[in-house]
Amino acid sequence: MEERQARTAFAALSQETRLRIVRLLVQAGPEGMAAGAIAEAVDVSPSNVSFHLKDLEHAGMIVPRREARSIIYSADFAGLRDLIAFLMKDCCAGHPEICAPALADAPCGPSAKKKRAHA
Amino acid sequence: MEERQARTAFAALSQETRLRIVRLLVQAGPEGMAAGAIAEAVDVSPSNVSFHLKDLEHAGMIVPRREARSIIYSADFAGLRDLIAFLMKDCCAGHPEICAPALADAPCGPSAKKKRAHA
DNA sequence: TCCTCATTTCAATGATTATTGAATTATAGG
DNA sequence: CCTATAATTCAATAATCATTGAAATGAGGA
Repeated sequence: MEERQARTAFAALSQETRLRIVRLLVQAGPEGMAAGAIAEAVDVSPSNVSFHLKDLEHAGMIVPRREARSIIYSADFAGLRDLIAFLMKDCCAGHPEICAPALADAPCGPSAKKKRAHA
Repeated sequence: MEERQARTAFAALSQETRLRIVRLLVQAGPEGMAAGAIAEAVDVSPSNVSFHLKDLEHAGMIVPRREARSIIYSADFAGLRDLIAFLMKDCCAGHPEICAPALADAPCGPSAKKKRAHA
């Protein structure tokens, strides 16, 4: 991943509505959600959600597919992984054992949030 | 981590100079770098690097410590982990096995970028 | 074909944010 | 105590971005 694309992705995630959309779709999984349902879920106007969906798509965070009259969006898990990898690349000058303990149980999972209880 | 703080963090990472600073410090490891050295490395004015360092500190991405006349900044690895965890929380509605393969070897490491060669 | 629904595009407005250079604070050494 | 160095603060300017409502597109069903 290039720096430019990573910045676009982080900028996309820095906006309230867009971050909510991405988390909504991360939690929804590969099944995804229709644009209209997303608009309702995050409570913004159709035109506004469309604006943000385009931005997220351009940033490589979500992918669209057509299904009947609706357009279904789902999280781009490969894009998310690439973004995280870019941020952490060459961590600790090639000695990941230094920061690995701090990152170990970060990604994914129901309660990834407070996993380091016993550590 | 709260949504508000996550947005602040992503906004911090979305700016060219700040993203370079964070990656510089991620690669530098716990040792960190002095503000002046960072300014030189990313080629911006002292006042401007100070502005961005404050923003990154406020976003929980870096931490400062004083050492003689200099202020040494290093990456906040716990903060980075929390941010990633927030983004991926409750992935696939509690079924991380769905997206885990896509995220498996993302974090950390010398070539985290293209690690899934053999899978 | 005609009509309807879902989504997108467009132009205008208001609000944030980065950058610059000068002035200021704070630390350490002579 | 005085000087030099390191970093930060401040005010002003320029640039970027989100939001709104109306109009347009495009796919499907009657």
